[in-house]
Amino acid sequence: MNRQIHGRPYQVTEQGPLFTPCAPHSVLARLGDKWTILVMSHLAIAPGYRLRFSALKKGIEGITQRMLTRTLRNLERDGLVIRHYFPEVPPRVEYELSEMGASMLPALESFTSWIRNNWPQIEENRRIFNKAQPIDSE
Amino acid sequence: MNRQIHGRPYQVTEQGPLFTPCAPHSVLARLGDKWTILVMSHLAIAPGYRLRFSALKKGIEGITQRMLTRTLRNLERDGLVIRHYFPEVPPRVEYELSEMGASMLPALESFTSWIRNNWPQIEENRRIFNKAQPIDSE
DNA sequence: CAGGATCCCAACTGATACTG
DNA sequence: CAGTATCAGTTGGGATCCTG
Repeated sequence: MNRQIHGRPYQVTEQGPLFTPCAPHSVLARLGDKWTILVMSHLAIAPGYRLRFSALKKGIEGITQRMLTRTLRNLERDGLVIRHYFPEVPPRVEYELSEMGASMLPALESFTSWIRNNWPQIEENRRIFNKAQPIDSE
Repeated sequence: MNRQIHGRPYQVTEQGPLFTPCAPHSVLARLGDKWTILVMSHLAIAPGYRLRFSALKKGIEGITQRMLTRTLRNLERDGLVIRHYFPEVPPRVEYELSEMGASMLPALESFTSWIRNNWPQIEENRRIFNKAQPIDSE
């Protein structure tokens, strides 16, 4: 019998439910990488959900040209961001949240809202855990 | 001036908003790793949000003992999962979603719901993108 | 049964230099 | 300006073997 939770199908077997790796992970893995959420957030508050490359680079502290390019390529590849190239001299490139990218914002906000509310406790838990287990401290 | 989006504070400067890396990433990074969502999902549908180590291992296809242990330690460290150790022979260990862990489920579900709805389009976008740019295909 | 210790490889990330 | 190319360091993940 096939059921789903968290967008993840699982088989109900005699030994219990059996999960197999699937779609949601490959999206969460993208959002979980170092810069993606920062880029998404920055576009989310931009007029028209749109910014040029240099504006993103200036607005995100510590990101390198290479990592910004890679992050944007990944988002473009998934169709969350649209790349607008203007063949001028010097060149100008703007990045815009796609309709699908913008449609993710409410769900993302509800989730990050949970994180915001629970972050102090998580931080405290980590501190306590690290004190008890001085190995593997971050 | 300080504002927030997606749980992420940013400075409104004369050159525009400036984001700095912070809390939400370290939570999303955890959920984005290879096995965490699978473990959370499995506990979410278990009676009492509780399962023993061997049950988790059997239910998650392909996970190794080492990675299951590491994933559970990380969740325990954040306080999302509680470890119950029974000093029997042979030993028995059960893992249970904490109150905070369970409180995450609705938000997580709303987000994975978005993924579920949009996954077909994302998959299609990746396929098209890879055809246009045969390099860097996954 | 649950997990610790080791070794190894692949992927992510960063720094730097170069280019249309 | 907006990239690409290259190299190096670090981390994630898997395979295997060992133990209370």
